[in-house]
Amino acid sequence: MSNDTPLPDNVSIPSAAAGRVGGVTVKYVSCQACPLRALPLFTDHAPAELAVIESLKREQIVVQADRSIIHEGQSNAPLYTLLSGWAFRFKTLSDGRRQILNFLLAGDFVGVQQKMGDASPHGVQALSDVVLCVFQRDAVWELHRSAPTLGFAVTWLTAHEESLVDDTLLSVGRRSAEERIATLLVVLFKRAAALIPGIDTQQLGVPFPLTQQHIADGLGLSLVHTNKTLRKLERRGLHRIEDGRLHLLDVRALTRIGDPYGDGKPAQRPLI
Amino acid sequence: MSNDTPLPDNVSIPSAAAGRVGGVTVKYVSCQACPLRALPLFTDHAPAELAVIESLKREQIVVQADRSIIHEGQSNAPLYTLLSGWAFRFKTLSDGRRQILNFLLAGDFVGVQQKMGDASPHGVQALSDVVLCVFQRDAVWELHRSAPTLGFAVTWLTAHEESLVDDTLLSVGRRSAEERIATLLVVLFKRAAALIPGIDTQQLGVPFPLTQQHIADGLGLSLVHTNKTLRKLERRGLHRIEDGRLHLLDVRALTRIGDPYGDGKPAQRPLI
DNA sequence: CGACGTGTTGATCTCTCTCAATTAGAGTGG
DNA sequence: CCACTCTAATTGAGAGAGATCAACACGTCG
Repeated sequence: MSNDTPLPDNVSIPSAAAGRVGGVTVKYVSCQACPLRALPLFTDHAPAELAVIESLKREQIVVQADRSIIHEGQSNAPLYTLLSGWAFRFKTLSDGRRQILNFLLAGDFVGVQQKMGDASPHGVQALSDVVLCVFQRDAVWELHRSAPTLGFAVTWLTAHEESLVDDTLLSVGRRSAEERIATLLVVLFKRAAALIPGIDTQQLGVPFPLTQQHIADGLGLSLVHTNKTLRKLERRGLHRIEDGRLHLLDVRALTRIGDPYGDGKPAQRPLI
Repeated sequence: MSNDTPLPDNVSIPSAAAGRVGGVTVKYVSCQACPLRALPLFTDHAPAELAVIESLKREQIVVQADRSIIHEGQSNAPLYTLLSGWAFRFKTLSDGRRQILNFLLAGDFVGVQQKMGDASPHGVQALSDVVLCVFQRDAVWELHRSAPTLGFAVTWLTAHEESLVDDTLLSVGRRSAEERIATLLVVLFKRAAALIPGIDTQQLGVPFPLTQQHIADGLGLSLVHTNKTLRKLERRGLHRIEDGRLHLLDVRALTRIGDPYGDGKPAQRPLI
């Protein structure tokens, strides 16, 4: 499973440090040279701003697939940024029922929700091998203090992540199993595709390190029902998951299933 | 329904403006004199910071119960702060299915999620009569620019609101109807109680302007099943809803129903 | 080679939804 | 003051989407 998001060339795992909890330190990449900067998704920052970020960055670590990045209830967890790979945030009830809150892809923050000093209200786990940039714990505050533009960006990113959770809540609360799965596939496909501009997703699909259990936990479904619904969509020729890659064969149809009548626009209802 | 959160004394509705869309302008209250400042919930801000907030504040408006504050898809909605009353954020599917994302109480932001210029990804509606402070649209940015401490506070508040949605998602995805309702009652009770320090909630309960339809839409349940479950809990003597007020008669039991084995602590599972 | 993780499928079972009908209170108009 | 209407709450009955239980296939790995 850990080979669907190959580690970047600039990362090496020092075998001596292999046993370390929470990940392995890897070759440092300056924020200037950050591969994410090239993506259209990311706004370009002034050199001065990059310097601020750089000054707050401590190191880079690798966490292997399926290992924990932040434990539920952990206090004083550092602030991370996801440089490559997939992860997810989750919460569990005491009897083990788990809900995945959202999936994290390259560029996402890990751990902003946490008030420094507090216990993390959710866990974070790696889905594939993952490279994280580690920032000092008060980085969010320092960012605000020394670069308002970046502080604003953090606020906006946080708000944006919330709106992803909002979307999932809409799905889990009001969509049928088939609709939920169709929606999730489309959303994850688009997010993943945006990170690898230029490749022919039609032919190659996108990396997809989730197991069916992850899909189930992300959508509030049972594993069995997730499997059956997934197969149904697959047999209809809408998608294919193979070798850790997701291929969407009929995005239009999947989108329509996700929101039958509306093309993504909200309902036209009498405005009170 | 609109009498459960009586308007503060300092608010008057000019009858001349009664027809205005989106609310009625009311007597201005300076941020210095803001009644919310007295609450233990809110950290005290320096006079200089208050001045910044004050300078961004435009007016105050009243929106009546059940009226829309921000329409789904509305663009250029202003930034509000909820001064008193209850509201909720929601999303709807094109066929009308509605999911309430979270409930808003005094002190909450309304509309930070929205990137200025963009369409609002969710609607906001008043549950009771509501008083809102209206801020200029770029207030979030101005706050960051001129008062980093406040900018940081906004980030934190946004993150905090997300964690409320996280909690709901856990409920909707993984809890039974009974567990969901028990959890919601406890959470809303506590939030409401924190806003009226000193009163004997044991005797008086807290204001509770939700209809059963709101509870259903907030928990991903049908109206009928919500009613039946609510009655079941009520018959067991755990709570009472009467005259727009919620009384919790057995918080302990309700909490236990919400998370059977854990007292709010996350599960003790083998840490991978 | 056996243990394990993941995916698959069939057979029940049940929680929750949908449909229907009734009650109670608030507001309106004659 | 009394029909009439509307909304919110309630309750029963039947249907169904999705959960649970069980078994099996397949590939990887120590």
